[in-house]
Amino acid sequence: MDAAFKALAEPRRREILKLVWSRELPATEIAQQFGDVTRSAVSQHLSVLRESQLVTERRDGVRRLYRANHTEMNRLRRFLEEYWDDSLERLQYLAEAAEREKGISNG
Amino acid sequence: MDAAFKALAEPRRREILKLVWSRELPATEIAQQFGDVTRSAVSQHLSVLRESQLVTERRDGVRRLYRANHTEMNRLRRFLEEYWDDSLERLQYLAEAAEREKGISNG
DNA sequence: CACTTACGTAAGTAGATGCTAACGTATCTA
DNA sequence: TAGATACGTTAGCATCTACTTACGTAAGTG
Repeated sequence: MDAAFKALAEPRRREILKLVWSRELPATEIAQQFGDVTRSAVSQHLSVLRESQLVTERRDGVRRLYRANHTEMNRLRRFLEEYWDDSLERLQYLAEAAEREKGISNG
Repeated sequence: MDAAFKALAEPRRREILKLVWSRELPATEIAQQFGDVTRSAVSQHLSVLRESQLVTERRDGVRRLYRANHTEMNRLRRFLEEYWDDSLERLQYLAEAAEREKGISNG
């Protein structure tokens, strides 16, 4: 959990995470998206993301395919929600959430 | 937004944030909660939290009272939600959310 | 005025972090 | 086997960060 926060604190890692959010990508292709950084740096970022469980790795021959771990991101979301759960201010949050919910879902 | 992430990456600052989540506290009292750190260090943490808008400050004579800024925390929560909004995986998230919702609210 | 209280700020330091360049290592192909 | 490909890892460096100590300052008290 602590690791996940630190991992997300770095903007570059958040960008990487977005790249592999809804699709699997090999490391090289991820690195190619950034013009101002080497493949090595991206590889190290991927290590951090992997160790903090924010991405998963799958081998495919020579390549390594990365993908965001939505479960872990959910855990992070829930952690933030705990701040509300721990206090009465939760009521205020629920009111705001209801406001936002109006135009989003019906079930 | 970037500043908020970096601020929360530090465990000590998350602890401070929890202390002032549902009540206003003067800097000295916050520092007293930690036995392994000086008042100066806490003061510097409070600066970071203030600059990232995660806490607000109010003067009261000699003291400075701090309090968590729930609005900013909400912004952070919503930022994480954008990761879902940006992809079709949102459907999966909604399914999970529905599961959790069962025992929580009815409107 | 001097003194205390409650706080921020500056200086200095040990350790973490993000980066590049260079090297090491599987996996595939000929 | 040799060589290319796709990647991780290491060494080294500049910068950032969390901390302590020491100092500066506004607000209250005598």
